[in-house]
Amino acid sequence: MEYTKEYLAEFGIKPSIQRIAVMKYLLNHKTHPNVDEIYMALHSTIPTLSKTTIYNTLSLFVESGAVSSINIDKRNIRYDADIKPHAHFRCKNCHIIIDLPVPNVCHEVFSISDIYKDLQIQDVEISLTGYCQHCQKDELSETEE
Amino acid sequence: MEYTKEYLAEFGIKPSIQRIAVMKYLLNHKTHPNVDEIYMALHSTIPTLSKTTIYNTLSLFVESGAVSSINIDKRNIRYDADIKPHAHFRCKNCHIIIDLPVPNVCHEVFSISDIYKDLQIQDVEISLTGYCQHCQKDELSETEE
DNA sequence: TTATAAAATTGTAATCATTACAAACTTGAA
DNA sequence: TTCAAGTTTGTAATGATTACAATTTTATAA
Repeated sequence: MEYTKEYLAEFGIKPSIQRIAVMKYLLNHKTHPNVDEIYMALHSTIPTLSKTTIYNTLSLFVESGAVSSINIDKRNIRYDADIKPHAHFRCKNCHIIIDLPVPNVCHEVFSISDIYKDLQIQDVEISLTGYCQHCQKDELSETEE
Repeated sequence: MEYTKEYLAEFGIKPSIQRIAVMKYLLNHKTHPNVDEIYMALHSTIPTLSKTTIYNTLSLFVESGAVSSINIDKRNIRYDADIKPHAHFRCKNCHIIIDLPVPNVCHEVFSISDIYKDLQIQDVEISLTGYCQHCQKDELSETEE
C-alpha cells in the first residue's frame, strides 16, 4: 500500500484508492490482465468501482510510463506492470501470454542503427504467436485462433 | 490479373473476382491498409462487393500465409502483402506506418535460442511507435495518440 | 474551519470494428 | 442438367472502448 503509493509517485501519479488498487493488482499479477479481469478482481473490495475508472487509470499509467499496454490479443488490450524490455508469446490455443527475454543486442538495434535515425522511437513491442508447450500441434490440423 | 491468380494459387487459395481484387490491391498498395480502405477502393469497380467478403477474404489470406495482419493500430487491423520478416513503425501523430528492416540476427534469435525451444513459434511481430521524421516532438508536449 | 476550484470518479449512452448467421448466388463435378 | 459444396452478400448482434455530464473527492487559501 505504502509501497505502491511511492511507486506511483515515481511516475508522477497522484494516489487514490482506485489507482493504488489497480497498480497493486498489476504488480501482484504479472499475467497481463485485461480491463475486465482487473475489474472483476477489484469490484468486490471496492464496490463502487467503475469500469470507466479502470480505463482512465490504465490510460494514465501507460501515458506516465508506469505500465505498458500489450496489443498481442486482438480482442482486448492487456496491461503489464513489467516495463523492462521483453517480448511476449501468445498461445493460439489456450491464449496464455508468456514473458520472454530478448537479448539486449536485439533491442539495441532500434536505438543504434542508422536506418532508424530519423525516427523518434518511444516504444518497442515484440509479439510472438504460436502454440505453447502444452498445446503443441502437428502442422496438419489448423483451426483455432 | 493472371499473375495475382497464380500468386493466390501458390498459397492454395482458389481465385474469385473478389479475392483477386483484394489481393491485387494489397500487392499494389503497400501502405498497410485496413478493411475500410480496401472496401472504399474496390466497391466502385465491384459495386456488389460486401464488407463481410473483405473480412472473410482477409482472414483466409492470413490463415493461408499469403498476407500478414498487423496489430500496431489499436483502432483496426491492418494488412500487409509483404510477408518477408520486417518491422513496423507507427507515428503517433500522423499515424503513418513505415516498413523497417530488421537484422537477421534479431529474427534468428527466436528460432535458435534455447529459451524458446518449448514453444512452437509461428509469427513474430515487431512494432515500434513514436514520432516520424515530419512529426518530431520535443519531450515536453505530449498529447496525442 | 469554510469556501471554492480543480481533479477524479462514476454511470449511462454512443461508437465502431468485427463477427455471426442465414439467404442467395456461383462453380464444378457427376 | 442437376446437385452439392463453396462463396458472397446483407443484416443483425457483439463487445471493447470512448464520450460525456453529473457527482464526489481532494487540495488550497481565506
